[in-house]
Amino acid sequence: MLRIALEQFCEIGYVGTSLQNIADRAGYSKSSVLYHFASKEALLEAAIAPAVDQLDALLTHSINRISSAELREAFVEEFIDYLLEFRLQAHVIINQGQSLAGIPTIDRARQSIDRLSESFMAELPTTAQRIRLGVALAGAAYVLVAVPPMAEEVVPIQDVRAALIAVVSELVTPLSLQHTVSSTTLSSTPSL
Amino acid sequence: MLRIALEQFCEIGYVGTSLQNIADRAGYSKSSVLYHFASKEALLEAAIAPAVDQLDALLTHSINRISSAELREAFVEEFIDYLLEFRLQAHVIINQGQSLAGIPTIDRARQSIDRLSESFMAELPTTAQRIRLGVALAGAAYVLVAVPPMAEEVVPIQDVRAALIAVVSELVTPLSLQHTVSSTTLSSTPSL
DNA sequence: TCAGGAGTTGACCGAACGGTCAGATAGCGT
DNA sequence: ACGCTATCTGACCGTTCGGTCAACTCCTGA
Repeated sequence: MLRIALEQFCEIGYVGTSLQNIADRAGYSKSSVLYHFASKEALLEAAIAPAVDQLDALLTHSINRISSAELREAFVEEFIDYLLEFRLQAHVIINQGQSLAGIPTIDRARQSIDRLSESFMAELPTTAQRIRLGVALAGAAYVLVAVPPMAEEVVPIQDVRAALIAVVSELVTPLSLQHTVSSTTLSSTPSL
Repeated sequence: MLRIALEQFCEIGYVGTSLQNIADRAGYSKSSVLYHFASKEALLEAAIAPAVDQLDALLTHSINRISSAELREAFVEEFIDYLLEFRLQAHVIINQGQSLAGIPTIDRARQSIDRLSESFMAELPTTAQRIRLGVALAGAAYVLVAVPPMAEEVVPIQDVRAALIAVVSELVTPLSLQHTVSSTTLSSTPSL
């Protein structure tokens, strides 16, 4: 049922998905849905909470990991694997997080992302470097998030994983951390 | 008024934006909005139609342009400039296009994107190459689309433009078109 | 001066929304 | 056989949605 709700939230958006819609797809009545989950918002939170927990854990022990090239490599791999595992939840957070501000779990997710971004931005002084990292992470996230859920057979997931790790690593690895000309400071992140 | 509607559609989504909401922000009444635009859907179409027209034009004379390195370079630059000019419209199409299927102008936009993708996919046989292109284009699009509209001063747009063109070119340029091992054919694109 | 069109508005409508509630059903331990 | 609890449901409620409509206010050309 959480799975069905999550799929609907992805396909037609949280606001666009009605409880009746979810109930129909699940084979229950709207009242039954509200029996298991106190409200529509609680249903969303239950659906994405595990993904946010894991995101928080991933980012917490990944901060400052871009300082070293090897650590960066490991982080990229974990990041890609995270996206592969929580594609649907990431879809909701990335594409609808902005309009879903106010929902606690969503805010938690955005705080985690902001924390990561600030950690990165502090080490990447130039706009060019920041854009580079932004394109790498956002590109990987969006490519994975936009993949139709049924395309898993026609394109082997392992191929996609390997290709993503390769291209993101290529973008992230040569990021030098020298403190060159930094004309401005970026308060909010442009990526993810 | 179209600008206000477009901003609302971006911030809280098309379904989440009510005509009353737009009317309030514009300083008119809901009835006045519906006097100028036959329906909420017509308002959305009027807001994004110019962007879709230009997208269609851009892609039409850009197809097969990745065959040559120089043409690819020019395409990248035009693509980035297009995103810079139609950030809000691209935001709606990219983030909400899936749930807005059925609206003619949205469908037109998605058809254009599909046409471009198929053209690219036909020339890029391996998954790795396709992912590479997907990360480049989707990453650039998402970074631009997610930039807060007020950050224009703190980070000079020209810097962002130059950095984006650089990183996307770096990803797209070395794409070789040799017909190597192609185990599968991808029907739908994973990017954009 | 006045006829008429453009622009604006509040009142109103049916539909759909999220959510509540009392009751029906079924399974369980005793 | 009996209650108890968990699960499920239809009827219902208040609100908000997109959209219609008649009326009002201007402005303009004859």
